[in-house]
Amino acid sequence: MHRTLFNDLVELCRILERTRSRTEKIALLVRFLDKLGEDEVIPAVRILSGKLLPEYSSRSLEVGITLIRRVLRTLPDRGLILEHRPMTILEVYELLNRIAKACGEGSRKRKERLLTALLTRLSNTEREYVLRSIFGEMRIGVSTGLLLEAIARLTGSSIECVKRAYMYTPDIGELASIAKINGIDGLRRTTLSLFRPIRPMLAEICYSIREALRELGSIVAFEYKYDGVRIQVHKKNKKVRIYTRRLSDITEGIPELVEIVLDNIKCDEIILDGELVGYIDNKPVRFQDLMRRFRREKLSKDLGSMNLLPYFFDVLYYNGRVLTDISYENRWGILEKVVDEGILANRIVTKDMNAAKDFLKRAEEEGHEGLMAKRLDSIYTPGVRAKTWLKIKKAITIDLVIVGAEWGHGRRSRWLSNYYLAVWNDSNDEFLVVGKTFKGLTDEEFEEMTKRLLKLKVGETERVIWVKPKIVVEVAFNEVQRSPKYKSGYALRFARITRIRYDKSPEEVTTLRELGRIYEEQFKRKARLNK
DNA sequence: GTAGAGAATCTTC
DNA sequence: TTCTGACAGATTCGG
DNA sequence: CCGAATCTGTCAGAAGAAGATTCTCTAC
Repeated sequence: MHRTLFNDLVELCRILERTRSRTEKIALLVRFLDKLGEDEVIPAVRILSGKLLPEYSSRSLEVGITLIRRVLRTLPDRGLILEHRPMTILEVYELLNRIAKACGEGSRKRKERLLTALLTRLSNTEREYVLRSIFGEMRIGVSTGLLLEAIARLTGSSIECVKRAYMYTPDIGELASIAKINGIDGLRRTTLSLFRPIRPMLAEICYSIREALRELGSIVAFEYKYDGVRIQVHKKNKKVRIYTRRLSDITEGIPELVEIVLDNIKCDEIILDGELVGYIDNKPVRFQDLMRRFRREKLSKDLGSMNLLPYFFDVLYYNGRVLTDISYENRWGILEKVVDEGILANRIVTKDMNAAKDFLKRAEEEGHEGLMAKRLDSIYTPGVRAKTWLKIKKAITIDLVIVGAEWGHGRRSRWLSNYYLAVWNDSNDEFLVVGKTFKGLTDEEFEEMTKRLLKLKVGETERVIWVKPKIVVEVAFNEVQRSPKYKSGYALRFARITRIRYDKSPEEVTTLRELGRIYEEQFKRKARLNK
């Protein structure tokens, strides 16, 4: 059997990193995949894509930045190594797997030793790419999209065929392997089956009802967008399994949900897509609190009163039939018949803007995130962010001042691109950080912001340039969270800069008190936990 | 030897 | 989770 | 009518927050 050197893979990565053209990257990938031995495809593709373990795997590497730093410090100088036999892809992959397998007492040490053993046998360049792969960030401009194209070219099949196959294959390495060994037929044979979770379909963001109606056609389905955790439920008679968005099985942690499914769904075989929400006293809990309850092994007292409730909004499989290719409207028809109303997502179908607006208002008043808008004739595309599903959720904006910044990485390494945002604490005459953001500015603005910030520099700790609070920005966010980390006690969820406020001075930014008020206001709609 | 604190990592959004 | 930018193909514009 | 300019879809990559679990370390 053909054995490819790990260094060949690293060379490919280096070339890919330098290559800008996508078509050329694909050609390079095809040539490489073509030369690999059949048993090398999974390891090579997993390393190349920075996804060393498939999503559904219950194992994880548990190698982070700290461990790597420690290993790198103690690594013997490359010049002293006696063994020069280069490693093959399979050998590298095997060692990585052994690192992932280590668990229990002393496992951190074992992982460290194994990683040291691996890196010791690699050249400096090889080390770099192994580490990138461990981190899951290859930064070679190749991810699933281009790999799928490459697989299509490799087998001579259409990109649609490969994408379809990928929807039902949880791991791109396995897909490449199927393509390599079984060709087009193998790809065509992949399909949805019970207790093999698939990646859920994703939605694009949209800013208004008007936009949604314009994008999706004259008549549109609007569903409540619940603020919870995405779940995929597989049921066959009395057997029920529940999976997350990243395909891990969380059935054991939420037995009450299994009961709900068995009690409220009347059919033999089904796969459902939905959202799991926490309730206390008929009010939904904040996401932060749901996390405390969600797949937790032992419950503390205050969480005992939290009910978990699923809302299903799609059906992908029903009594032996795969439904992903039939229309949303037809799928809903089946869903409606099989699933009790109480655990069905709240929905209307309308072409009337005002009806939709009222519906959005109701969703928000009931403490939910917003609405989903869906095209009636759309098919279900697993793992794909489709423009046939749009999410509409409200954002709040406030003005904050930048008090610190960090240098970026990769294409942003020349800029201060990550900003500490602060409110004004009027009772103590100080600025207090309420979170960081790196989102919202254009390259040009980063360039300018970097210059302005450097002029305001007042100090520097390890990674942060602290600046005089002068620059005010308008920041959008979705929720105020309680923060154990920041002195202010608050943190913003999904903060992003929407505008640089040249016209505002730091004295005019939002105060701690005002932010506190926004925080409190959330409890008009959301349940409060004693914490 | 063990309890509890702390660090590191992972997972959800 | 959100956001911006690059590439590639499709479409429109100007002479 | 043809090449250039502009638009559009898709992909990649930049990083945020909290909370739970697991392992390690420290104090007794």
